[in-house]
Amino acid sequence: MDAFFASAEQASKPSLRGKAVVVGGLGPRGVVATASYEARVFGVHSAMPMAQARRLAPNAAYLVPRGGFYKLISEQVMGLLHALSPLVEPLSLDEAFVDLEAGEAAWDEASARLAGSRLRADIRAVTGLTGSVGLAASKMLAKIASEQAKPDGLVVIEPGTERALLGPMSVRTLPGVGPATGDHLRRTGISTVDELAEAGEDELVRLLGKAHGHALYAMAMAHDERPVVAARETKSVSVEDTYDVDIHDRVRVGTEVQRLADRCVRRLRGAGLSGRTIVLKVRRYDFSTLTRSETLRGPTDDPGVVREAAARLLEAVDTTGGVRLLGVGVSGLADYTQEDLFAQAAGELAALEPVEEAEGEAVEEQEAPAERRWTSGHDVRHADFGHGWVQGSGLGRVTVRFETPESEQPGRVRTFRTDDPALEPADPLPLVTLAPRRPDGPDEDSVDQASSVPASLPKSWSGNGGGGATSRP
DNA sequence: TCTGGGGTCCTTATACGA
DNA sequence: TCTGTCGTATAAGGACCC
Repeated sequence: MDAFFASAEQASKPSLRGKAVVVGGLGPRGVVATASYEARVFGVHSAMPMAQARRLAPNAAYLVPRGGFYKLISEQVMGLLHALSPLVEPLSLDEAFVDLEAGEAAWDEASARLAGSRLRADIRAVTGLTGSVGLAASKMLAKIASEQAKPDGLVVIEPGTERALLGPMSVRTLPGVGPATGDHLRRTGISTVDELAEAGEDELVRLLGKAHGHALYAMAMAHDERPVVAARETKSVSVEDTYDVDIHDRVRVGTEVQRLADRCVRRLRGAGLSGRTIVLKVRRYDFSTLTRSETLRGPTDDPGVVREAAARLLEAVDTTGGVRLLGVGVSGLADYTQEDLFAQAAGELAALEPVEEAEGEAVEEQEAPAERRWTSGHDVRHADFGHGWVQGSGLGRVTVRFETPESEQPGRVRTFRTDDPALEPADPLPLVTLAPRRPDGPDEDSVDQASSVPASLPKSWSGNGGGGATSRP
């Protein structure tokens, strides 16, 4: 699903369809998470500072991400993938590898194509969004194929054609080659995959180090045997905040670190985990970033312990000049705690109190909304006008556009007082009302293809290692 | 008005016990 | 006993990905 966040917002808000939509942080230091294709025309792309995006596309709609909403859609899509194969490896909310052979959903090019087409049709039927599919014999190639397929397409890389296809492409096409490695290689006179292969394995190892060098050479030769791995274990849990203005006050830095430690522990416990290594992250006024870490004797999920460790780590950091970001993380994870291993003294339970407290206030721990806050883009319901979403608010007023995913036309806009009792926050509506299950005729192929309507999204299929994409039931 | 947030993996340096 | 080496942890930083 590319432009996933933006597409989901457009599906949810008919007045935004066909318009430039930018989803990301709206604060002075926000960056773009996703730009709709209409916004990309203006040069807006993900990871770009919001301020720059606003200069390029001043008339676009700017929205904050609604993670929970996207997660629901993601779960629907992942469900469809699991119906194809038990081997599904999610890369993010909107992307996953599927081993079609393992699921016996495909065994040759034709069957893979069919499975891909049906999947795309199903995604559209169930979510109202479009997805792209890349089909190939390995994860790397499936990923590249899916990039080529988007928006709203399907691309197959046939076995035997890989080298010729990859050769002229930029090294940046390969997964793992980012700006730094790309520059490094270019300065050495290597800018295409062919040149990478010509350089030879030894040279690449010399240039980029062992792991990267070997991996990259293999990729350049179109060798990629990595299996599709379902469910990888979490290795670390962290939270971080970038502040709208740098914090200079040392005391305030300390209290922020404590809050972050609590938030981190809440997440840790929510996942049923504990950890041994506490990491403090500080980004200074000049964007230089440093981390300090400390490893305990055993894993903990005790907020007091994490707070204290974070505070100790902070002591070793010079914050003069101000900090723009603070973060606290825990790694070295386990699913038990050191405390579990010993008899629990009653006193230790008392030590856990602070977190309970924290959990209470937590979640929406913003300053207690003496006045209700209406977040742009979020859904609301009005007693008289029905379902809508917040277009903007300020000065005691909130502007709402009343429309639902089903609305054919852009909805009417009305403004209310922020304390209007008839107005209340609402959950997002499903993008598709009741996905009509297709009458299960034996064969519904012709269903697919049909170059349906809009946007985007990628799913990758990857055959498993071995090579032959197809073959071998 | 530059540059988010949540992760993963790799590299290098250093400490330490066998 | 001294010294070098090896393997493993730990710590810090960087690159990369979505």
